[in-house]
Amino acid sequence: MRLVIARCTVDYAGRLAAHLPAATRLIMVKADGSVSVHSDGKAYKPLNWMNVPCDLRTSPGEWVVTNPKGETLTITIEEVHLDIEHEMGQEPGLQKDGVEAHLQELLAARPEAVADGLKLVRREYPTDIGPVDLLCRDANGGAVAIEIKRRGEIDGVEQLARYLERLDLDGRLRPVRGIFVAQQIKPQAQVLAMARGIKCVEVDYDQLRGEDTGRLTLF
Amino acid sequence: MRLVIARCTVDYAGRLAAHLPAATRLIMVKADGSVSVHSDGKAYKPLNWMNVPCDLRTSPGEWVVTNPKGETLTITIEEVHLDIEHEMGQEPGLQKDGVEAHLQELLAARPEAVADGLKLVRREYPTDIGPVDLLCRDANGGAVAIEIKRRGEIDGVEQLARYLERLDLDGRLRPVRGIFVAQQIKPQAQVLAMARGIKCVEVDYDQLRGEDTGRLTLF
DNA sequence: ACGTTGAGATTGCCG
DNA sequence: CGGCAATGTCAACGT
Repeated sequence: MRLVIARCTVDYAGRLAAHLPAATRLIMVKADGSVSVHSDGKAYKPLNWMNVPCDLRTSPGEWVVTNPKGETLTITIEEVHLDIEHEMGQEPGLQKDGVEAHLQELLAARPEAVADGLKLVRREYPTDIGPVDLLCRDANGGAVAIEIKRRGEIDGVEQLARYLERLDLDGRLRPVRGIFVAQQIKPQAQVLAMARGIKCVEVDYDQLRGEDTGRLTLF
Repeated sequence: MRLVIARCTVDYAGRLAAHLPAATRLIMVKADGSVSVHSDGKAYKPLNWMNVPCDLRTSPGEWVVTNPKGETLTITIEEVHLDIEHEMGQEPGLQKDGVEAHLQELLAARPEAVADGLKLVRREYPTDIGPVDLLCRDANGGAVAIEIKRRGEIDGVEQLARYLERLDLDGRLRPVRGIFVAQQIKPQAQVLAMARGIKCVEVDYDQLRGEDTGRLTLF
């Protein structure tokens, strides 16, 4: 990784046009070739950047980064305050726990946590516009489509409504009920769900994980 | 700005839980107090971070960053390879050109670029579920609602459809036609728009800006 | 390669 | 402060 602190101006031309007047900034060049320009605020996003794949050509006063899409990032360097290079070695990678996929796993194992009597038919049940998170049958044998989100917002309700439209075309499933499940569901999403005839259920991830005694592995 | 290169492990506990095994990484502490941990890849996003507002407490082998929401970022430092501090001074800020707001300005000034005979009634015409980008009248006096996106996707069509539903409740406007305008409209969005009776129009930003001879200021 | 979806999305705006 | 929409969203995954 190369770190340069320099007084510079920056111009980006690509999906939009952007310009940075002269000031002192950090320029970071990573081993993968990506370049980013940071100010001393606006954490954590750089002011300008170019992602891999890209090509960096440096001359004394000007760095030009181009990518195959024809976008360019031009850094005009007026004065260099620091210029160091450091080997970072291998990155073992980030381990995560608690994302939507885990919530889906837990609910697939215990659909009765959403509503009494539910039995799982299939996870990621396919429709021609994408897969429904869970397809279940209720105690009466009725089909139930479940969309799971970490946070329930209006888009998620629309998404489930589209799936329901499609599933209802299948005579073996019709009529299909919809349940929108999330750790937290925003009021607007609840209102829209109500209007679409979709039930809302809020679940607690930590509680679910606790009840799922089979897999208590957190790292 | 403080830059530290060190062999470290990192743990984040908050909206999810995440862990980074020991490796050499860059730790960036900005003047606003934000902290980010970068590897030598994965441009340009840090592996872990904590945004302002947050509080950083450093002891020789362990840095703990907390925020008011109760999230914590713990950096355990095994070996320091570099530790520098540098004053960056004032950041003048980023100037952008070519975002959706500009496209809306240009089309508000020349609605006939969308369809012949259109006259603007109002930009950001309010409905009870949010403002429509442009409300126009066509040559026959019929109301036309226009939703503008930089890139036209399925969500934008749904959004316009919701607005049309609302506008059609207003006797002074009914019936309201919908036009979905973007620089590029994805095929799926076109199909959905067709099904909803919404017309699609693709426009060219550079051409629009060129024809708008009044404001040729690009920086 | 393309499309879809999730993300600790972030960020800015407006109520 | 909360809801909403844009973002050069990015990045992962499935077809």
